[in-house]
Amino acid sequence: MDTVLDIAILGLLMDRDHHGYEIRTQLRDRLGVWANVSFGSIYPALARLERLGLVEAVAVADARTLSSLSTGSLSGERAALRSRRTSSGLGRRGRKVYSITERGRAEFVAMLANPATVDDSKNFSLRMALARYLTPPRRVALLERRRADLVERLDEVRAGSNNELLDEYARGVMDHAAKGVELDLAWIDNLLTAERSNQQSLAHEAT
Amino acid sequence: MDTVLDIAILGLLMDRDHHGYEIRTQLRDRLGVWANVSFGSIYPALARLERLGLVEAVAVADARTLSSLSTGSLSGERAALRSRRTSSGLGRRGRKVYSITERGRAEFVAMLANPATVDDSKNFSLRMALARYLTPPRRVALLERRRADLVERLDEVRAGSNNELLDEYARGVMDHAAKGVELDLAWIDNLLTAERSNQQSLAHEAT
DNA sequence: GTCATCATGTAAGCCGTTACATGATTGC
DNA sequence: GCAATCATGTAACGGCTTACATGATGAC
Repeated sequence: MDTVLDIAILGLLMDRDHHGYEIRTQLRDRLGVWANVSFGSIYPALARLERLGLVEAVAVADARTLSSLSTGSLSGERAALRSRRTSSGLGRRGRKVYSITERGRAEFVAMLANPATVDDSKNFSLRMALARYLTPPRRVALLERRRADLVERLDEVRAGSNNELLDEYARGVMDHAAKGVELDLAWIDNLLTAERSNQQSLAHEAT
Repeated sequence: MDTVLDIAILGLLMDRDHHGYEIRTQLRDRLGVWANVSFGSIYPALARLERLGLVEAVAVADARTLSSLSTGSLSGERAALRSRRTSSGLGRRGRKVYSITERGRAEFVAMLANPATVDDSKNFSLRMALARYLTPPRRVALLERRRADLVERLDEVRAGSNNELLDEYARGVMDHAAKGVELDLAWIDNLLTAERSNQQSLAHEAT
């Protein structure tokens, strides 16, 4: 359960309804992590999420109109879609449009906030791209977890780049890796200070 | 055939003989790309490489002495090992020490030079860590291939970081990704100029 | 009417993981 | 003698890919 793709798909559906084919491009354009996930991953994932009751297929009145209807009152749009729900969910053109359920929303936020799986950079980037769905404390928790991982990793690669036994090329790779981790760390630290000053200004307003 | 792990293992064996258990730590310390590859990957990989005739098990006279015998005359060491080759390859303590074959050496260099699979960062880092086994032109070819990929990728993430439709967090991720790619590009460019000035100085010496 | 694109799905396979099973060697 | 560690292997499974199979829609 808790896979990267699941989170990504649910994250897209938090914003608005999508059909499978569309999810691929959205994954690239809005979450930017991968270069085109294959349909062989997307369709089975959607089927599984539907079985779990986290998403459901909805009927589409007019597909063209719907897909341009990305903004506007979120709750109003959701209510409208719920009213034209069917068992098949197949629009007149064979497109199967999915909507996230209430349970799906709850599960999504829980998955997103789970700090256990921020280990690799892709996982973390995806979560940050969806960070607006997290409460400030959850965001900070994720950032701090990631920071700790990076500090550990930095020690490892620095040891490598100082290892005299390694040849020029291997050491160069380690050295570059260290620079990459340093860049990541600087980013995290920026985000953390932004997060904290934001919380402070909110606290200030409240006085 | 041509998997990352195969190249990594053959790369380690180019330097000196290893047994499976040892390969895991070497992978971390000398090629630095992963945090501990599992034995469930390493042993089957070695078995496969042996079936393919790219590596072979060698008998160990004294395991302790051998493992500290990492430097010195390479050809001499190789000849000595070849002379105590057995069918089992099991030393008295159950360690199975592998040696790369001539065919293995040839295959390794071919795999390493193959530019088709420099697409992801791990693959490329591994190849650079082993770059001393490549001829200068091969190294340049790999670097240029990687450079082209990165330029393409940079366009994508820059498009994302300039996309007004994305929220603050998603744009931040894209922006950071762009900085990462820029860092990679700068590294590649450094390596390329170093490679070229080196070739020039060699050409100069030849005059 | 036919071609490109949109659209959904299944099957096989790849490459890696964790969990399990087993045993030798060394240090205390 | 007993624990830690070194050492090798198998089995099951996970998540993703490519290749395959199918069909609707829109542009010309």
